[in-house]
Amino acid sequence: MSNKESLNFVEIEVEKDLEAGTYAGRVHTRFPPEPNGYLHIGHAKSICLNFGLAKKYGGKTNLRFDDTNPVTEDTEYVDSIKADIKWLGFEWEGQELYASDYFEQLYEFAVKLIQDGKAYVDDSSAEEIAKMKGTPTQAGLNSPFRERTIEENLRLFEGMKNGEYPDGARVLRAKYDMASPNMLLRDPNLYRIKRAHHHRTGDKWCIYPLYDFAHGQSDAIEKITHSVCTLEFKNHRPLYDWLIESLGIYPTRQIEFARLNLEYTMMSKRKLLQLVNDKHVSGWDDPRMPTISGMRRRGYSAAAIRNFCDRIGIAKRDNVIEYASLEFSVREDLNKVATRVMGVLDPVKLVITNYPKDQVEFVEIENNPEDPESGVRSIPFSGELYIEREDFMEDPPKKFFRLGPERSVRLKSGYIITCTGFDKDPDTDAITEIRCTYYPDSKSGADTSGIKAKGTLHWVSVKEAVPVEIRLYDRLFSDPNPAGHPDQDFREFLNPDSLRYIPTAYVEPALKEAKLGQHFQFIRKGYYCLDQDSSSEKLVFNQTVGLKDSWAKKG
RNA sequence: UGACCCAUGGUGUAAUCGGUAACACAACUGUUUUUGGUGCAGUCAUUCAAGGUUCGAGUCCUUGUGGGUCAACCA
Repeated sequence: MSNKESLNFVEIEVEKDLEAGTYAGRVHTRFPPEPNGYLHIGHAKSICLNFGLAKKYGGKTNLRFDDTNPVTEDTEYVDSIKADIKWLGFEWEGQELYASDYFEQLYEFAVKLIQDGKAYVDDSSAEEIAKMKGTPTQAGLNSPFRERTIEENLRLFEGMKNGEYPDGARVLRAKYDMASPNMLLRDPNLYRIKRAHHHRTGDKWCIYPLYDFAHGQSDAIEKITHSVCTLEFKNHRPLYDWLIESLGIYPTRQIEFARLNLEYTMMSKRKLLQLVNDKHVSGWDDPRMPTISGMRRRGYSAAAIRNFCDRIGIAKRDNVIEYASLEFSVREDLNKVATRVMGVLDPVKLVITNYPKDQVEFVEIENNPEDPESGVRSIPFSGELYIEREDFMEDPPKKFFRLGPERSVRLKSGYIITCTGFDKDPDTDAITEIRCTYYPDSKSGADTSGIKAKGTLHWVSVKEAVPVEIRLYDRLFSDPNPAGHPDQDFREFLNPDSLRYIPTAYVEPALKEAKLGQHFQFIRKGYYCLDQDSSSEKLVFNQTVGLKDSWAKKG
């Protein structure tokens, strides 16, 4: 194979346009969210594509809110969307734009369409219109209002704008073809009467354009060259192109790609909103949500998400991405940037019987072995430590490299120890304390003992240990496709164990200085980050993702 | 029973004028390692089916099969 980088099909189409000089060598894309929910990982794919295209071909990307349905839209969503895009590392061209900025222009476009005999006002009810639509195999029926004069249509449409008719009384429709085999072309609705307070235009308008008469027109107004959207809009394209031609506006090209589907979750904003409203999650930014804000809170980095979007590619076939692919991207990035720290999630006390009583020494630990620039840090070591309960077995199998009676391990950055005994709670059989001796000449970095220890354990000095709360997350749904069962509500597949609390775990003192947005690796356990629920009295850490664990897999 | 789109390993994406299936993830080996992490090396597909065109087909044609989208005054 050549060393030429392979292009996705959208890039191929863009390059064709570039070569043909279709848009005078320009590439201007747009990301057009509706402000009716928070952005999710599927949007991230679209953001990376649209902004990536512009970046690659020296173009620009507009951020345009597709705010034509006032009843579901809100400024809270506008703010979160802007924040999420910035956090992902993208910059849109100039100020953010709004389809609602074009309401006046859109109205004029509609008038022109009517004047050209290409649109009419229909007095039928929504039900009647639906009935006259026909079915996929059966042509629709012309509306009795279809042949109104241009003058009457003009007068009626103006009346709609002026609030002379109640909501739903009339609608503006394209005069296209009620017999079209493409259902979307059977005289689609263009404008509806809806008295609702708009988050930006307030009560100025009582008619609002529908998607088909707002999106493409906004693209044209902004002289967008390539309007990249998901596959479900493919069937709209003939209408998109027809309106451009009819209106004589900028000929933006619509290109459709397959949306992202991720195992064990779903991307429907409507369904995600239900989870929020029903309090199945703590909010749009719950760390279990597939939202950008949820993933950020969970500890996923922007680079990880970008790399993920890069890795999954762009194509036209339906796809379901494995969760492992996302988690790989997260681990890959965090491995490079996360500071290694000591944290014991399920503590059991380890007493080093030959260590000087009450002595505390500071041992050095690398901040990140993957990053030579990251330096070292000192952590307190003493004769009383917490280690992980699962790192000790009373009667371990041969392949268990951790602690057991008579067995030796290295305490990471400290000394090699040999287990000499342990205590058990007679009632519960639980280990209450482990005893060991250490080898003073085995100190990390200055080991002259000659002793070989197969395993290395993480630990925290009891006296200096900081108690923290840990939140462990699992997939939100137990079914790979929770929204894919026509006879069952997606909430039936909610995983009851998706959130687990560890009320008291112990971490090294340096973590008292942890800041929101920092990434840590709790050595041998996983990646963690401080949660916004933390207070000065209680620190809360989220597990971003566990480390790969080939031992747990075998066991 | 309509229109449109799609079909390459367990998953995702490549193969750009038809030239002999590549990359990543997952899985499994082995190796390195003061994280059972990381790194490194290796194993794992004749491209939905059947015909056709061609010296040669994942790529072109035909017919099937399977999947998706469309009948919101949502986007």
